[in-house]
Amino acid sequence: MPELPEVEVVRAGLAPAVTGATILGVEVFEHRSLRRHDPLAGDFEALLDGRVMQGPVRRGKFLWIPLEGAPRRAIVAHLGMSGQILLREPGTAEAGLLRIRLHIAHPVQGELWVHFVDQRIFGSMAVDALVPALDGAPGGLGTDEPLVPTQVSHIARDPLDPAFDAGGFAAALARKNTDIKRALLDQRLISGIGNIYADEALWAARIHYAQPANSLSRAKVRTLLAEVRHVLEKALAEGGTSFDAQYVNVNGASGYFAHSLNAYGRQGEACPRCGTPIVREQFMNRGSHFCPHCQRLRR
DNA sequence: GGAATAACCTGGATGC
DNA sequence: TGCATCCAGGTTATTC
Repeated sequence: MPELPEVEVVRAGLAPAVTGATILGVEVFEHRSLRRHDPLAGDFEALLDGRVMQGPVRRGKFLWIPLEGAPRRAIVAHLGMSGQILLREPGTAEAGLLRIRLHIAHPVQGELWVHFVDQRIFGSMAVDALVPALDGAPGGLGTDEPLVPTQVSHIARDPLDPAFDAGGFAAALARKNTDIKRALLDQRLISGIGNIYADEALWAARIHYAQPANSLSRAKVRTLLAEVRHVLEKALAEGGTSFDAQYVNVNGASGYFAHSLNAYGRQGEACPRCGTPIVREQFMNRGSHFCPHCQRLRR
């Protein structure tokens, strides 16, 4: 499932191919993939035709490509659970479930197809207006402009963003009367973390997923944040987590971080720290993996 | 206003 | 073999 490291791999892979490229044409094969596009802003294809793209930007799991010229707009993409953005030579047949195709021309790379492939249609693309970031800092990784798409403006900065407010995050947790994992998955508090990395960071910090967020000490919050950053950076260095064909980079290659997981997907296997079997429980309509010995619920 | 839950969505795995 | 059911989970709308 694409979380921050997987989306960052895609952003970095797209950058050299789309920055400065002109959009020659757009084909939409599945209109449900435009669920986040506001038709009142204009027709998706017409808004993109002939426009020149700038370098792609990422905040959390959201990716956007600013367009040159006025009014300031961007192509916004979210990969959902199964979305992929692939670079293809024109004429290449797409084996997956192709939803949207951009035909682009880059001054150096030449003509390319940018494919948005999405099996479950939880992901989407849209053209959205760029608005000032509330804190005045660059909108995300990949830009110096303090601008974000409208639909990303409510999303918190991710923990790898230099402008991430660690103090503000700790203060928000102290006010949260909810489970810590629910808080970690709340993209309005901290972005980029999904089910996999939430389980991994909680395991590393020795915190039970259902521990009330406002019961954590400041020191424990610092530890948790450090582990969140560590697991995200490690996953990024290994190219992201791939369990199957649902996550690949822009060239279609898988990442290797699945081999480094300590808790997620390892129910029944020995905890790498103490040997106690990892347990999987239902939480928020998804699986939570934890070590019942290392991660005890403290009331 | 904050927190919890349901709904969206489809291919693969499983059970009968 | 074929059909029905369950499962995965990010985001948002709805409900409490």
